[in-house]
This record gives sequence, C-alpha cells and structure tokens, in this order.
Amino acid sequence: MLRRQGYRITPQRVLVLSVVAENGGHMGVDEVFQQAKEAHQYMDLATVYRTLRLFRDAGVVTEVEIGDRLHYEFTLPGQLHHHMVCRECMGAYNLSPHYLEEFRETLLHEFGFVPDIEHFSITGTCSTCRGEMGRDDAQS
Amino acid sequence: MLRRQGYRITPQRVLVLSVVAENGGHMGVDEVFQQAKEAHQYMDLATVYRTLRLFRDAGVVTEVEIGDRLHYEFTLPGQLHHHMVCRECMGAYNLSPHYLEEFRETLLHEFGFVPDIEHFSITGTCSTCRGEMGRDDAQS
DNA sequence: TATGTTATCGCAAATATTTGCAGGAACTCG
DNA sequence: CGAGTTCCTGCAAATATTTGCGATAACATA
Repeated sequence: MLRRQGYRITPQRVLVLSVVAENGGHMGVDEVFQQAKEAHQYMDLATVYRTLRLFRDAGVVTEVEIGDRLHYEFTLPGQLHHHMVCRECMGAYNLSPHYLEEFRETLLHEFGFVPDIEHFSITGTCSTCRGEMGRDDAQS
Repeated sequence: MLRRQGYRITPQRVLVLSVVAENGGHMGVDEVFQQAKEAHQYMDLATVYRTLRLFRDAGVVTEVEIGDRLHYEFTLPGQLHHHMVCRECMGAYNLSPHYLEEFRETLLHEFGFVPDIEHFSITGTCSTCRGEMGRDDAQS
C-alpha cells in the first residue's frame, strides 16, 4: 500500500507501523519512539516524527491533537471517527462522523471549503469535568 | 476589565494589547513581539507568550491555530467568529458562529460535551486552492 | 505617600519539533 | 546478481515554545 504511493519500505517504517497498529489507541510521538527503540536500537526520534507524518499523509494513521501534543492512531478502514478532546482531563472521546456530515456539507456549499475532516478534533470540556470543576460562566 | 479578573496592569500588557488591537487581523507571536519591542526595548519573548495566553484566558484576544503556529487577534465583542484555515495557502477565513450552533447543541445534548467554540478553527482546503492544486480524491 | 505582599518580568535553561547534510540502504534495470 | 539512482536515516544544529528562579514592580492598606 505504501509502496504503491511511491514510498520505500524500510525496517524503521515497518517497526513504527507495527507499534502503532498493535497499540490500538492513540499514542504520543515519544511513546511510539520508546517502544520502537526497544526493538531497533538505532531508531531515531526525528525518524519517528518523519515517519508518522508520512503515514498520516498516506492515510495509514490518523493524527489527533491532544492538548498541544500530537498523537497518532492506526486508521481502521470503516471505523473512521473524530475526537472530542477535553481540555481539563485531556481525555479523548470518539465521535462518529455522522455528526459532522451536515456541517461538512454546509461549508462545502456555502464556501467551497473542504474541511479536513479526517484529521478533525474539537476541544472542549467533557461532562465529567464540567461536574467537578468550577464554572467559567459564573456571573460577576 | 483585566483588573476586575485579578490581573495586574503592567506596561508590557498594555503594550501587547495595543499592538494586537491596532493591528486588526490576526498576528503570529513573533510579529507581536517585534512590534512590541520597538516601543519597549526590554520586552521579552517569553512575556509575550505568557501575556497572549493570559489575554486568551481572559477573553480579550482570540487564539487561532494557523498551520502549527498560534496566532492571536483582538476580540471584538459582538463580532465573534470562527476560522477556516486552508492547509495549502495557510489563509484564514472567517466563519460566522451560526454555522456551528447546531453542531454545538448536538454535542451538548448527546454527550454533555461543551465544545470550546470560542477558540474553534477547522482545517481544510479553500476553494481557490482546490482549483489550482491536485485532487487528493483521485481514484486509484 | 510609605510599606508589605505577591504577581509579573527578564533571563537562561529545558522541552518539543523541524531541518540540513552526508553516508547508507531500497529499489530499478539490465 | 551487480551498478546506478534517489530516498531515507541518524546525527547535530536550528527553531518554537515552556518553565524555574531571583529581582522588581504593581497593588492594597494604612
């Protein structure tokens, strides 16, 4: 699949991919690096960054922004989803694409803008943290 | 207004605010720093970062992510808007809040998730760049 | 206006991420 | 299987952003 897009297959790429694929959920760059390094001692952090971005462009992994850090997860075909990221607890919740369909259509028709929906995530406050934490909307 | 929220008023803060307010559009951190430095020689970059974040938390400026860089613009009350950022040309287009209202309601009712809509921006490809550039959706 | 309290600043170091470069590896073609 | 081409990697340096800390300035109170 990668080869078809003109990319070369290297041990590093195989390794990074298997780490992400086997992990299941989303992982920080550093996590990927640590686990990859266990198997291939000379794995370099810059390579991990480059490889993950390449995989993202190739559609093999999905990029999720959590806090100000990028995370990656293996793209399971047919299980595309977006993310709601809580700014309090940094938890990431999956969001089915159908919630965004209408919004996407609107942007396309009104502005000719094609939202980059594969890499979409929205920040906010989850229900748990809203209960625990203070309310920003207190009146002064 | 800042004082009411318990923040102190310092020359640096006044300066950063006036730079952002007078500029009109959104500015990168470095731009703000350069312009602020012209007036107050000992302005420090870290202070600009800290100040802009503080302003954002206070609601005085709005944060927009353009590419992987944060930009800031003065928040004009009653003119709240979101942004569509083109990943090709890095252009930022304003988006009226009403396009998001429905989506916001849905997330709240379905998941109890309150999207952080004041700082919302969505990445994609603008109509101009879609015309010029290749199409990612070519069939293989 | 003088004085105490504490938030804020400037600096430098830490952290996160990207980039330039030269050697080495993957792929192609014969 | 061997040689050539070009991509990829590891390293180190560059860039972007955050953080720790001691000195200072802003604010409150008298």
